[in-house]
Amino acid sequence: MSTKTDKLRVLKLPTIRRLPLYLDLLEKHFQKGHTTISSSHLARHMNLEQIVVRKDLSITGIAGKPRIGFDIEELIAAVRTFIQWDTSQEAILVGAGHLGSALSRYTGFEKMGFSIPAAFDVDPEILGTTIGSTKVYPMGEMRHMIAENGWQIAILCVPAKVAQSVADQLVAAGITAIWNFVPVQLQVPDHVVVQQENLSSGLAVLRVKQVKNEARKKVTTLKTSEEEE
Amino acid sequence: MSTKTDKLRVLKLPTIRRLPLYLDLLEKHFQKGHTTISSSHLARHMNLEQIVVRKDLSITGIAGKPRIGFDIEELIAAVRTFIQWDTSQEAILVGAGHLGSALSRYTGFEKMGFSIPAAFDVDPEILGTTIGSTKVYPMGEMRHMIAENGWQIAILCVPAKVAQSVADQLVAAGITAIWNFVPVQLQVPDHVVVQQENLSSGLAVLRVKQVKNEARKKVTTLKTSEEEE
DNA sequence: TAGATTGTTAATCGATTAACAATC
DNA sequence: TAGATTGTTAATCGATTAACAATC
Repeated sequence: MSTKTDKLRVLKLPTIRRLPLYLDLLEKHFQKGHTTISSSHLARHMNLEQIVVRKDLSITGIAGKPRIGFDIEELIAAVRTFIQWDTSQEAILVGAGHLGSALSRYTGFEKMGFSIPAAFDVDPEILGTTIGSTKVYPMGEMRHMIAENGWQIAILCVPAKVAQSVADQLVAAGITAIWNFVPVQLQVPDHVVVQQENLSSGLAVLRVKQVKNEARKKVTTLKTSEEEE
Repeated sequence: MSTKTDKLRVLKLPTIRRLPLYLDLLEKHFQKGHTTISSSHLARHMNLEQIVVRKDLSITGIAGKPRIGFDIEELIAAVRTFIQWDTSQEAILVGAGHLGSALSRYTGFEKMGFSIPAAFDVDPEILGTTIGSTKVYPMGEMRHMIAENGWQIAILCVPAKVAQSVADQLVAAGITAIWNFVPVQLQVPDHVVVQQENLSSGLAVLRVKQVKNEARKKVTTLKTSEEEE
């Protein structure tokens, strides 16, 4: 009803997903010595239309200059602020198996203001070890360590069967954001947000795109009769 | 212009992304001994509205029965056909670092009709080793092995700096679908499809959701004056 | 100045949601 | 039969695209 709550409702997910990709290009361009960049330049390198870029960037509130484009430094700062990468955050990893440990070793998180100081697992083999800069603790210590350190974000990489019960423990311990790599739809209370990552969705899209593209090729190259059916 | 090409244009990405998630629930439900399932049941377990489920499932062409729902086996078969999981496909892994090897070890690919018989890398340390059931070969052998085996799909997990040049090699060797985990926008010819996975996009969405949710909580609990601005 | 590029307003498109008749 | 659930048609909503005036 109010303008305030209305603003909160609108998330513009597609734009938010693209912002980190712009950021990456902006930083590369800045490192090459440029200080400004146009929306058409960004569009070209991201296979987008320039109007998409202009609309996306307008969300940051930064104004460009006609004939010149946007100030790169200004834009970088605004994008980073918008997606919260200007404030560093600690996240915990829950489940330090193959995928989990690959994620904790990912070096890209650093520039996203994201670090993973602790991981929790049940496997006695890996307890006490260190993955990159992440130390592995037993699940039993998870609850009090979350409370003590005030951690808000958890990366979930446990087996599917235990995902919901682990999520319940995380919520009970005070976690308010779960980045979920387990293909299970978590049930969480309103004050907790979940970002679901699904490998299977990506693969389904890839396959469907592939067959559609093959079909398209056939149609355009063979120019078969277009009136059948 | 023609009905045929029109059909090809429409991809319904959001629906396709959800289909594997339905499939998972359908299989679980079937294993529990059920033979039918209603759209409201699926909706409840996926945190969706039942109308979304009905619309999504209609893409498969399977008709449900009023009062009863859908035949699970029939629906499973139709979904699997739609997303091409009924025909088994071999994909190659290019770049067998932490993320790449975690992916090749992922056991879920099997039921997606997806296997990864070969990986290619430059690291002499891992050449000749086996990750799960994936054997690691030198990059130099990639081209002729792709041609010999007729592989169509590649999973790209190489360092960002070489991603484009490796993609060029893949395309030259005959690959028509690239599942790209490298945060680089690949330039590929029309006959090649790319499915881009971006960790950074997911993290941006998680963070923005989190702050929006905190703001929402404040608004609803404190009931501050709604007319400011 | 002329022209490239911006920001804004309107139009289109696709996805979601609502309404409701059909049917087992 | 009554009622739950489906499939379809229409309405709404949000995102993309187009058009164009503003400006450096």
